[in-house]
Amino acid sequence: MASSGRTYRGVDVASRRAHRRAALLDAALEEFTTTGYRASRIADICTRARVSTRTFYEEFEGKQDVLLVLHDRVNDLALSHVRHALGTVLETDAVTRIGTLLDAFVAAVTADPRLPRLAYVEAVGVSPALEAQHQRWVTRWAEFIAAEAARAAEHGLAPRRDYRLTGIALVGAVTGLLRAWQAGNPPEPVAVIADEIKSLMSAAITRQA
Amino acid sequence: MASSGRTYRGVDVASRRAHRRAALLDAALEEFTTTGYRASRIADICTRARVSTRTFYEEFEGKQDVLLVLHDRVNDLALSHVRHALGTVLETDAVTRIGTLLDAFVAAVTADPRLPRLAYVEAVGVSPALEAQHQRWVTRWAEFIAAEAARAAEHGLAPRRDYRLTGIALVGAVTGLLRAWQAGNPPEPVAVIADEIKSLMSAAITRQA
DNA sequence: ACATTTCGAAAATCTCGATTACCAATGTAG
DNA sequence: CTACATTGGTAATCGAGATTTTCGAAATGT
Repeated sequence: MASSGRTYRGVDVASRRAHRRAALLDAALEEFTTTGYRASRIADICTRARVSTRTFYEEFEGKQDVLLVLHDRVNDLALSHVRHALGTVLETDAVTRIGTLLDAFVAAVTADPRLPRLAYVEAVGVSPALEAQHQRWVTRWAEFIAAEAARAAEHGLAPRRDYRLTGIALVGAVTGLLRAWQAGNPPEPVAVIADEIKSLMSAAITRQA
Repeated sequence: MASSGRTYRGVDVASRRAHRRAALLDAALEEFTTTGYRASRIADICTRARVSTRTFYEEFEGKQDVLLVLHDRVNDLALSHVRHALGTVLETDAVTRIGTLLDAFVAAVTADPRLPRLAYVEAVGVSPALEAQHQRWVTRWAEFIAAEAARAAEHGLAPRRDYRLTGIALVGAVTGLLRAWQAGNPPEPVAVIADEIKSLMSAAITRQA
């Protein structure tokens, strides 16, 4: 019955697996954002990860599966940063909160230029599954923004109305800006992007129209 | 020496060619937006166009070539509509002009739901060539918006500043909204989208920040 | 009629990369 | 030391499509 697995070099089965999986994800991120998702080959990802193709199929269903995981990761990463940042300004005015939210988001996603490239370019139009995942995230972010807007409205800083569409538009604005940013050679300073977004968002929310 | 070509059914060589090319483009638009660009096969496009694969290669280099052409078409179509619409409000105030511009754009691109699907989903991340073409169009649209903003500034309706980044952000907002729109089932009324964009854009341009 | 131009259909080629199967090296356990 | 688990490496297997060619039917011109 056996073995729940043998220990090698002091690490158990689970850790070795986790390590290989992480190596594959790292390698895939690199391949996808340099070679491009469509053109990148599984064999190359494996070579870069110093892992065999067999191992690849032990961890993932296929290329798309990896992309799905990476796409979620980028968004999860950003979300956790944003949540943490917002937690530090609980009692502040709405405008400050929105600024904090965006600074955290932009900082998280631009820390590695490969992230926006993956999420806003490579992961688009790949498959219905990915489009669905994209939509879920857009909705989530839009609701996040709408919630902050509602909070601003509570304080009389913005009109009371449904901010969901505005949220989607703003997510699109951020996406467009970051897509352009990652394509830039050399990239613009991130602060410029962040300022534009912050200013745009607060104008969008406080407008009376 | 020969013939510059024989006339069939009353149409000359050039017309027949043009017809086949048009049929191929139509078929490709349909395939790309239903099956998805990556998954659609050249053979299927040809079948739908009632043309042989041989003819396909007489007209195009390959699948990507067709996508490049279609992507340009969507943008050209929108541009011509916008230009025409703006021509009818030459002497009007900036706010009206911006509203006109956006109504024309949105109307042109949503007239056929396949257009936003093609331009904002299927044509993303396909190849460096397409990304380059996308960037050119974003820049062009952003400059268009910036020009209108400058005009508004002339009339004292907006602050004098560089509106290019704002333009890119707004193009992103429009893109995001239309991408969500075409994914909707059933789609939202277009007017809602158009209103949101118009309002957002005028807030973005007239803000004092 | 008969030769010729066109072009769809279909078959032959070709190219690749995904998926699988197998082999051998490395490190363990006992 | 011996049997075994674990994996990277390699190469065989496969299938899907993209391109290219060939074949022949339809439409014209002479």
